[in-house]
Amino acid sequence: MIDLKFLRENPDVVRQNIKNKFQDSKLPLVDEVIALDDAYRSFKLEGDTLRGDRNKLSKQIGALMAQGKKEEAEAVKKQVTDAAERLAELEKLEEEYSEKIKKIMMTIPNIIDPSVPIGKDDSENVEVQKYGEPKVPDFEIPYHTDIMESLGGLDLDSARKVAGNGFYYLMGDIARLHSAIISYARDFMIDRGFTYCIPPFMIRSEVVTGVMSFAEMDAMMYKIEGEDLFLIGTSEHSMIGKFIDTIIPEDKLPQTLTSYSPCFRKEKGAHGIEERGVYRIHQFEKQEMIVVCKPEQSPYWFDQLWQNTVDLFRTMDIPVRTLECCSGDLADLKVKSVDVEAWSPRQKKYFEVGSCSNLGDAQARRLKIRVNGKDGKKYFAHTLNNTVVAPPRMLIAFLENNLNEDGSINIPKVLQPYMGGKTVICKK
RNA sequence: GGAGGGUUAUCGAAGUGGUCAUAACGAGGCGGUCUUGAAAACCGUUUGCCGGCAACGGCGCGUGAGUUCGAAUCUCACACCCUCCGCCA
Repeated sequence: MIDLKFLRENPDVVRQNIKNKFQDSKLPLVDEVIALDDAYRSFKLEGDTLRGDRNKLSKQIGALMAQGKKEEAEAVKKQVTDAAERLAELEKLEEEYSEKIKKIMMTIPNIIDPSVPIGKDDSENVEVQKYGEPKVPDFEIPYHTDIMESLGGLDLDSARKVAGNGFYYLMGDIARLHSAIISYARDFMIDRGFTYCIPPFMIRSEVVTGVMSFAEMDAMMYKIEGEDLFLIGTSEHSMIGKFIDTIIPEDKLPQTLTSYSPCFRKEKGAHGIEERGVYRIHQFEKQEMIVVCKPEQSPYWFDQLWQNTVDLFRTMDIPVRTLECCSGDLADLKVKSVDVEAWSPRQKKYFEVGSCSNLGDAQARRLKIRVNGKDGKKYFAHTLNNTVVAPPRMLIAFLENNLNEDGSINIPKVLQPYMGGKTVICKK
């Protein structure tokens, strides 16, 4: 959500930004919202004046009543009542117009960073850098579910029976490996100065509508029947929700948090859960990181965040690359975003394991996350988020990259303490 | 789940229909006087949002609705906190 004042003063910048994102159908919204805003302000001015008059007259009535001048008071009362109808009308208009304005402003994309490559869709995303050697062994790598099953670590049949498609039982060493990765990732982030946090796994509708559109909500969020609660799709939502409608003293910034949570997603729409196995599922676990900082520091933190994920994967010897999201593929709230992708020696390509985003002040404006500056001036914070690791999916990369020809899996040194000293997981 | 009490500014807290958001009183913060310096004392100052170049005006006393010429104050719903009872890992 961009600043309405900015739009009013720089409509051409906003229009060019919309063009850069290949959303030309939204171009008329700029003039539309300017006209609505103009009308809104005139309604507000007239309404404010009437409310001001009413306040004055009401005081007079009070004074007259106190003096016992009942008839005069009644005459003034009539004046107020006469204006009431117009005022009610104006109040309705004010509400109606500010709603319309807000609705449009939510759909006008955030101004993208000048460094974002211009492109229509995900096919035009740009590889930034590779880390590690993407190797393809000379033996065949099975599908990840086959690897897991051969190690006695996955039971999809039972999961389907108990919960349906899109759920899994992880078993034995694979389940332990999953937990080991989460624990290791948690400690990795704590070592880098982040504060560990376990947030609520359910959030109120008020928070949900603050962080996503109705369409997104419908496609992702599970609602608890009979309660005003939704299961989180990512802990980003409950983490950022921590700061909704707060004014943070400048010296308390940056807030750097890393959170653990299960995540629940309906995955309704575009992809569904057609990918077999544990790639796209209704329930998974994730270690996340978020930062709330001063505006001038968000580019620095953006680089820190994706670098953390890259470093984490490299300590487990998984080759990764960073892929810069092009303008057309960038979500409307984001200023800039890079995906971290892990190497799949089976598919001989990289696939997404995390996504790092700088939202500028757009999310903060929407959620009223402000900073109290040293000079007493208030301004909106910048917010960023990134996946540390989401194990069921990253396990695919992990297993494929650490698989030996005999079907066993090497445990990287960094994970061994979390696996009771095990160096290898052997076939059953 | 049931009963009772509560939610006011940075904090504590008064305010039960108009001169109480110009929010008593106390504390804290900031500026000053005094002091070699500090403390104490004294004086001043100290909320957010919206509109406006400004003057100024409007809104905000947990949230939302309602009654009223006028609501922190009355009514209703909801949220949260405290105490007790019940249930429970």
